[in-house]
Amino acid sequence: MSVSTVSRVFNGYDDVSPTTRERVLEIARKLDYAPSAAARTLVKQRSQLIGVVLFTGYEHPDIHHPFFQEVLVGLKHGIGELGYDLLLFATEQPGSSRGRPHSYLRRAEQHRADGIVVMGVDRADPEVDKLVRSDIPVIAVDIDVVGDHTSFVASDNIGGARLAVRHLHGLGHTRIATIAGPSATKPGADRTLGFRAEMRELGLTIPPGYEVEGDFYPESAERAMQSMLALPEPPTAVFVAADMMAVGAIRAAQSAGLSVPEDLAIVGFDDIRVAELVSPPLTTIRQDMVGIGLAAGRALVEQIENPDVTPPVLTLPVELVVRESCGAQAAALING
Amino acid sequence: MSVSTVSRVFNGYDDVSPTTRERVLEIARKLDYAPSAAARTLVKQRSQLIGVVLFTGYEHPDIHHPFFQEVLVGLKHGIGELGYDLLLFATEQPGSSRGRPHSYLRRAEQHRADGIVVMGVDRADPEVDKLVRSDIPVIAVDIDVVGDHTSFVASDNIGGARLAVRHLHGLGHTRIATIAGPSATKPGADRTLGFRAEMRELGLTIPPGYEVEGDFYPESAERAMQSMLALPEPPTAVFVAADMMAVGAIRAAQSAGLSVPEDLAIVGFDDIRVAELVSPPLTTIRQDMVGIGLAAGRALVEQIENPDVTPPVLTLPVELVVRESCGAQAAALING
DNA sequence: TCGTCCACCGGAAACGTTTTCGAACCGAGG
DNA sequence: CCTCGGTTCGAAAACGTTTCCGGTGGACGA
Repeated sequence: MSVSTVSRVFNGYDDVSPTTRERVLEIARKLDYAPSAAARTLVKQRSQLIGVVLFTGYEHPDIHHPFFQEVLVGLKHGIGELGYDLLLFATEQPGSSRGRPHSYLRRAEQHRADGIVVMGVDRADPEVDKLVRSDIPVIAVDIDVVGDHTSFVASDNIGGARLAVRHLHGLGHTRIATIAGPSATKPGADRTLGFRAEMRELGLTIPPGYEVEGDFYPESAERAMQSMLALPEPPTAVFVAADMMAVGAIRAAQSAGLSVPEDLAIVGFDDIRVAELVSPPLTTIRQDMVGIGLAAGRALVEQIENPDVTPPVLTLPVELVVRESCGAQAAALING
Repeated sequence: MSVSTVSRVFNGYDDVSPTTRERVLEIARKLDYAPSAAARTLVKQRSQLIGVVLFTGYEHPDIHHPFFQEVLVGLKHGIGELGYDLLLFATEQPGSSRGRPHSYLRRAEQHRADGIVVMGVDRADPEVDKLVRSDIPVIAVDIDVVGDHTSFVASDNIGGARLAVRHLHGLGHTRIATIAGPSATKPGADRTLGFRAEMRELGLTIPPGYEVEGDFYPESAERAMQSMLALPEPPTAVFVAADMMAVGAIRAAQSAGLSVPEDLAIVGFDDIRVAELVSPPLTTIRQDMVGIGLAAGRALVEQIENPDVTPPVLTLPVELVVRESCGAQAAALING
């Protein structure tokens, strides 16, 4: 039988008789034949592959951060349902590669990736702009890029931050501070935006020293907490823009002899796994990280399969989950 | 100029004059041309891609577990240095795929992956045997498979377990129990092997009920701990075969009114991130998860690039890191 | 009996490389 | 002037698909 016939049965075309279809399938099973993705890619100019660029700097390499891990899980499932696979570009130290193009875009178009999701890279990275200027669909996670075939998905960071301070205020706090994320990142910036907005709306002032920036990792928050505790009028509550930093903040408070939440209330952001395991268990704003990955994947495939509609920016809802680091249970116990 | 000339300059052959090489490079830059990976794969029969199959069952989907995340990081760097990229097969619920082959092997050979690393799948999975019977290089992580072009890498789980009970015994404990990992997994089995070996060598007996099996996740360990606490003579120390389970064990002990380590000493295994964040901070056996990934990647590429040598099985060293869950500091304080 | 249409299938071009083979050219040596 | 070796380059086959186009055969109506 001819190659075209085989191709037809494997692609599910209907103009092939049931008997020959069976015969082809039979023989294919016997030889355990699998069609070559490379050849198919070559002629169809589509690879059914989604490129993933993921990079968070050298000191905290890649997907070490739980956020990206969870997103990756969601992404994998999201695109998997739709018939795509993931192409994870191996980030390398500059210069250490075996003479491969360093540019992600370059790598992606070499492999003819049908779309790209980018996360963990700096918004200012020239690679990002190269990506959006290219004509391949791109979905970013937590990076504020939009374009003709480019969009991004993120949690409702502003709303989440407002939720956090409203909760703290509801517990009676007025001296509320924040340990912010890097203002160069979208979530970092938005969470302090939300913090400020809610403080203003509540009529609260933000004294100097009540807003210090960390880098999303515990050590930076430890230092930040120490500096706040050294203030003449230290805060009684702090909104920490990431759980990872919150554990650093708690550690600093505790080793300064304070007890959380009695002396200092803390609410975090993310609801990563450790949040419920630290002591005290963290009150935090949960974002659906797997959901972000899922949404990113589905949005990307949507964009791939009809490229003419410009993709919407997706923002996912967050929710407050109260545990013990804010003193809400204690308050509830007393009051009710 | 001809295609062959272009090919020659891009592959670094020397039989092309410096002037034409420059001209080609110049024009390529102007058109920003990137050679097609698909076409190259088609003719060279190599894709420079490493397939990753990763699956841990439906209730704990995929790379949710920190172990695999860390391994993936190492893997990515290991193969990245050597000029390969990662192809992450999107695991899907059975039946939900858009008519794609369900077999990993099938998917791998479709994409012409040069090698495969497999982890998180059950040793009894028929896919695993299909993989080792195929003629494509395979490295497994924590799965006991060997073959002509197949091997695996794992930590020294036996040695680690011995380290743990020796440490507990050195602290004066004699009633030592274990919450084991699934005996169907290599690390689960080996860690209880090590536990038993060291107990025997120390002349300690293992009473009935002192060895109960969990599934590497906290809830199972919580139940296991409760059952041990209900014993007529409960243990004074327990070696928990995974940190994730150790936090469950601690939780169970604490909510039974016991204090760790005063009433019950615990040592874990893995040294995942949460280990130092729980309270009390976990004494545990550290395995180098990123290192496992690195080793797996390098071994796989080695196997790809000279397929005639049969690959060695790699076992990586572990180390005891003592924190507070075993009472060692307290002991040290008193004694010294 | 003959033309027509439809269901089914094969031929062949195209996709973009790598690689082998041989051709053209140039300088040098006889 | 002819031959020879070496350098540099082009032609063409091959890789394994998809897709378009055309061809065959049978059924069917006229």
